[in-house]
Amino acid sequence: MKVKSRRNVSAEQCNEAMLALRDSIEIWGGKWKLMILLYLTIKVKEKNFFMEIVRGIPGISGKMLSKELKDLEMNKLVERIVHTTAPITVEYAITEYGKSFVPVAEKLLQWGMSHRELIKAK
Amino acid sequence: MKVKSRRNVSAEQCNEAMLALRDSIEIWGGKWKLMILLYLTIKVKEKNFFMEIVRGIPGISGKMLSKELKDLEMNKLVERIVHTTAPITVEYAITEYGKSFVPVAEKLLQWGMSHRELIKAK
DNA sequence: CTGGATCCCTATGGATACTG
DNA sequence: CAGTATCCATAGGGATCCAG
Repeated sequence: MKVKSRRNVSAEQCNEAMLALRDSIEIWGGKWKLMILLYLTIKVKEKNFFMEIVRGIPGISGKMLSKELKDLEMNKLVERIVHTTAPITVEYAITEYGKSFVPVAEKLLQWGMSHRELIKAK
Repeated sequence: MKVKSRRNVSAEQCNEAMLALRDSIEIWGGKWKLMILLYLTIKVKEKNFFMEIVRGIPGISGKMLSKELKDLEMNKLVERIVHTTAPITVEYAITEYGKSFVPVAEKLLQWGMSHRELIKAK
């Protein structure tokens, strides 16, 4: 659906668009999910172990990361890979489906970048 | 900045990207701001008066709309236009700067749409 | 109509300790 | 290390009433 600024769009069209937007917000909303996606995409380290991610995302707590990863996993956006080492380590990776959101996150990131430029300038 | 899946990106690059992403999240995050943007963009009615918006966005309360609009106005994303009728009415419109986010919201919306299709299909 | 003030309940999320 | 459980403080947000 193309969102254009025009007059008297039907309320149904508007509602459909709102539902779609709400879905994205529900899935990716909150403080951390996009950051997690970004971290897993950029992949600073070779493997994304739980503690690496905690250290890699400034401010996130283990509890939060655990919860957010569980949400993302439920939506098939992130994959959980258990390594049966001793002690056990767990690696996380984006799924193919999760990757479908990367271009969107990139747009968000770009807007944020130019916004930062603007703020810095004044 | 282009986000690519590659190995050993510097931590600084990662942090810069995270800050930009965090900015977008802080400005547009939460349950309502994107819905408000969408509503003001699609413009179901001729003029976007306060009460029209409350009625147009399912579930939002007056208190919330008031607060969110104030935030958006502070960031120069939305403009407040007072009509000195009796009783007073207030119209809201997206600014040019606010419009710069529309393509991003559109991406989000599109992802949400295809996600809905997927859910419906199974 | 616009939108602030108040009351109140719940979800969010931090710190810490604990288990496998 | 990975994750869960507990405790606790605070923010989010609904309902309602009121004033300009």
